[in-house]
Amino acid sequence: MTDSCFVARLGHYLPLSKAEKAALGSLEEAPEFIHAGETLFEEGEPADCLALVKTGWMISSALVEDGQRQILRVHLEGDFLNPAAVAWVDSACSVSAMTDSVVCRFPREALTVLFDEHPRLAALFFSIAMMEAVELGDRLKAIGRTSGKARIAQFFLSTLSRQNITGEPGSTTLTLPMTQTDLADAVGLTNIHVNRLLRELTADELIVRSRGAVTLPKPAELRALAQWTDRFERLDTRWYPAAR
Amino acid sequence: MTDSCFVARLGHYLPLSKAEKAALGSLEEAPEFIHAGETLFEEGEPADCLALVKTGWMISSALVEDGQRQILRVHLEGDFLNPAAVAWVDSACSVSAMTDSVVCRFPREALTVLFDEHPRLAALFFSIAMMEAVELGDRLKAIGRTSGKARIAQFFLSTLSRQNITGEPGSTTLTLPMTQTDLADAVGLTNIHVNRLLRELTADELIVRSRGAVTLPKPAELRALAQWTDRFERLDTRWYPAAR
DNA sequence: CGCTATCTTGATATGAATCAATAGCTGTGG
DNA sequence: CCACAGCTATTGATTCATATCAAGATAGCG
Repeated sequence: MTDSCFVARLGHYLPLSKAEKAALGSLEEAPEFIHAGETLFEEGEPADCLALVKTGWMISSALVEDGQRQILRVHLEGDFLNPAAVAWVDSACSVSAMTDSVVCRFPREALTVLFDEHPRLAALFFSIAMMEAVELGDRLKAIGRTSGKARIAQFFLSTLSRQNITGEPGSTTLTLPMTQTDLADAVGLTNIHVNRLLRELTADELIVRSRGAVTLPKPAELRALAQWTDRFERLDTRWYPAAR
Repeated sequence: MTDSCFVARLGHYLPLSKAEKAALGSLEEAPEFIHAGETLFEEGEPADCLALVKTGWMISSALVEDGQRQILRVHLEGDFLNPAAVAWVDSACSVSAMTDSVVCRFPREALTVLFDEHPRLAALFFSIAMMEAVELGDRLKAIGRTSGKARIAQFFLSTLSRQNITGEPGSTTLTLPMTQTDLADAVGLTNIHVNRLLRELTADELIVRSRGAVTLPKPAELRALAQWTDRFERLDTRWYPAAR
């Protein structure tokens, strides 16, 4: 059996034991196809399970009363969906597919065994949750304190870095199956302003746009503009308990 | 021995076993006094330990190149500091004291034992990390998509709710040992604009200000303004492994 | 009793939102 | 293969929330 993308994602940070891989396998028993545009979890609805992304591009988002939307996070291959289910039965945000996707739902109870019998995986899950929390903090800082251009640059850099973990390392081209309106909802601007900033970034030759993809030809300059730190490339696992 | 505030905080969500309390005790062996204004962890500096707040009011913040600051999180009694140390040796943000405080540092390795021998505590830590991540998402939504007034209201409501977990439940008065400039750095505005919005909120009788404290006389109206959901009051622990 | 930080107020500037059209693309059915 | 429908992207004109600049006014605090 070849490793699933989830095992590949975790294996990026830590070589996994046979028993650990087997335990993770139990989370991926129910692959489920989702069409682009469909919603897997609805904000506020009860949902006592989490899920994993096997393939596809998904987003978590939350609505504001006046109809506006904030995209909280992009989910790529090997990511957890609805991790908040460990803390509440009602979903904290909506999760929907930007492309046709395959996901595996699993009940919270699957984690019971996992935490009990595989403390090292629990530590790894905890670390990944912390990475995501820190990245959320970076985005909070960007939206609270930097220009629209810097926010867009940060979004591109961060998404590319995460794509490269399970994709080909070092790629400078980012798959981006979202409209300018979606991007605006991710960075806290309007679609119109995003359009203007994208054209400026293009004119500055910091990005090259094409159908559903963006290339970042000058990553160093873009990093300087966004003041971006890669949170996903490495993980310090030295304190972890022994594998079982 | 009476329960520490940390045990009290965790016990708010889950009755803890003797062995679990003892294990948590090992995290609180080194109380350390910190003066208001001092910094415990510096953004970007190596720090291979986490810490707990025993008493006091602390903040995590990150700087932007041009000198601006974003306050990422307020830390109250029983909170973790620098949890990102589980993932990296370099601090992701600065942690400093707003009031005189007492904290307990502990090495990451203390978690090794804890994850190995107390899976239920690992699950609880994981859940608390998810609560904080979801709250960060709420703030991201607020800063990205709501008015300055709503952001301030949200900040007050959230901080009050967390204060009431270890303080007296149901209180409507919030300790707020921060200047208007600090508050501005928390909600992504300028001190001047925050000043104007605070006076408007006061004029609307949605808040009452006094020395280092704010009272929220009409919590329901404030919640409507902020579209705020309490993420901290309860936690679904039914899936947790058995206590050891 | 002055020093310094904090708070307050006013005038002006600006990044981004809103309003309003138009143009371009994509898929679909005839 | 064309025509139409409906998104998506682009552009311009105008408005608005918030930032910036510039002074005072208060108030702790040594």
